[in-house]
Amino acid sequence: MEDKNLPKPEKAARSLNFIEEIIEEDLRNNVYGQRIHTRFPPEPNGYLHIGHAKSICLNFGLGKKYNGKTNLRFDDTNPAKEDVEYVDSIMEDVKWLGFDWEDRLFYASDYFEQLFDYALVLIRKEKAYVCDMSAEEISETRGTPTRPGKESPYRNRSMEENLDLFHRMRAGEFADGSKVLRAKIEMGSPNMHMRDPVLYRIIHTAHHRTGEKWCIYPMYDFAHGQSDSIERITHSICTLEFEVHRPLYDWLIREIGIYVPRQIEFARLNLSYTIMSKRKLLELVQEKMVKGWDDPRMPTICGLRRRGYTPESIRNFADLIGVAKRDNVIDVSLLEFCIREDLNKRANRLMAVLNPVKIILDNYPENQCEEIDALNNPENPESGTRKVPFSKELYIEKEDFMEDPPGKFFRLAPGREVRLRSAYIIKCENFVKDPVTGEVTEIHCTYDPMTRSGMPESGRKVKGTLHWVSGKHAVEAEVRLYDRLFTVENPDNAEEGKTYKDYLNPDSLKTITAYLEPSGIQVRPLEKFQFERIGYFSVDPDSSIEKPVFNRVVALKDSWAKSEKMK
RNA sequence: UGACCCAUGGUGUAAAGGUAGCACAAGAGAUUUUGGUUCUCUCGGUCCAGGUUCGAAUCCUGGUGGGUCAACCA
Repeated sequence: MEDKNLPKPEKAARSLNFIEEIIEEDLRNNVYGQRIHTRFPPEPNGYLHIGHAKSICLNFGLGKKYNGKTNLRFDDTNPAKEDVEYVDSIMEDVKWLGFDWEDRLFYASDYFEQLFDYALVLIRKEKAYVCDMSAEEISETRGTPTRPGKESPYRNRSMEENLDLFHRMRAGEFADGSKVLRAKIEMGSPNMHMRDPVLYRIIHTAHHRTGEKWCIYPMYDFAHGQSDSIERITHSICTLEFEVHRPLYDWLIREIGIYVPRQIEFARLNLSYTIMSKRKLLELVQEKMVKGWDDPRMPTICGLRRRGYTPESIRNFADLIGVAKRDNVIDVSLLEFCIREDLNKRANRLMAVLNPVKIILDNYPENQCEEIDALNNPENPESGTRKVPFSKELYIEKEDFMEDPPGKFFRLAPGREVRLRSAYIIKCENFVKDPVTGEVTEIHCTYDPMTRSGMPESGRKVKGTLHWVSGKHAVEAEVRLYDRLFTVENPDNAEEGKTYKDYLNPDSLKTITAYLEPSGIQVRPLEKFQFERIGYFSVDPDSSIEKPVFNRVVALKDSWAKSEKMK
């Protein structure tokens, strides 16, 4: 009522996502007191990707926004699929993204004993029973979404027998798959998950943390909600596919009689030109279609990191995409926008020529070399300047010269003037062609000594400005150019008879030799640079090669793409 | 032919019954020592049909469309 009297601006400023609406209502109704506690609960069976980043930012963001806490919890209930390698990488990635779980690092496997006791509670209440049917039989008698299931012949075992059997399951008396513990709910439920779901199964496999201690492991449904409850999570935020699990989540917690968290589901992130399924990403790695989980073409956090993405840019991305319940496909151009926006402010510029053609300044003294001052980052005056050597023979980009230019071509052409970035204005006098291939091999120019940057006449306007390197001083370096891994917007949605693998982009990785200005060799790992016009690059931190290796992060509007439009 | 969830510009996301806004993308212009950046502008939307109401993107009913669910995965 009194809300209606709020002034309009304040109303407009609300703009909460639906999860924040729920949280604020719970706060108003004092459902959990004034306490907010969330968690990020990955299964350590793969590397984290940009979709997890959305969840991480959401959960930790909510914790921060409402002055609450956020746990990191490994949902490690299936020893067959999990590994410490993944545990370690997940912790590294969450930290790198800038989030801190402080002393609240947990594992579902920490709760195995407690979970076992909860199962005992259910058995004693005759709400759970040991079932001897095989996986196939259980599947067959579960029915279908439109047809009810049939009750198991073991459903009415006595509580004493169930207790005995369950203890013997734990003791290791039975083979994998021979028995399971099931909840006794309703085989005719329209919700498949309520048709006597499996709670525990037998797996004689060493667990990465508990070793051989256990041979029965709780299923997701029996572990997740209870772990939330044990940690006194207030809002358990998960993705939409768990929506149908919520009645079971609530049922188990109610029947066991423990603290009640609230599960809230949101739509997972989908990115165009990207696959996000852990299973498929694992395939890419195992089948060597990429060089590893941290291949810069991968949508993994570590891949994005190697590609040059900053934590800030990813957090900002998570912010921009919002949170809702409807299925979505975010265009990767938004992600690319986020890193360009961030790097544009912070990345120092270097010049590099990827596809060189030689320029000879006919009126420049043979053995002269000047040290030109160049701005490190025109967007940030505090970034200072660097010295770049300039001499008679230079390289420019092949595509920056045209013998017979179309109308809107601003760059070098016979008789035309352009500025060399941070240096002189030059004029093309003539050029040499290879008589066989017809390719331009040498461009002869004259420079105007009065136009060096900073000189009184340097203000003269010319149509184009080009990046360049001094031929004598340039550093040859192996440069890797990365492009999108897939050629179609939705590789998951393959046409008949095809899979996502049929849409892999064969040109997603190109290795070329490029020419860098010599200061490029002094760069330190992890520093970010922006190469003018060509794109953003970062130094590959894992490079063991002596020459610096650069990764393309995001192409600016490619000059050649523009050239197409000029025609 | 079941249950549950969802439906706002090309893509996302806001608007608590009261002016449909923002971002990305796209297009145009200005600035520019790179055609980048920056700035300005433009384009373009409430799935359909009824109902309630002075007033509906919002509430109700019914359609339509999409998604999820039949692992001893999570």
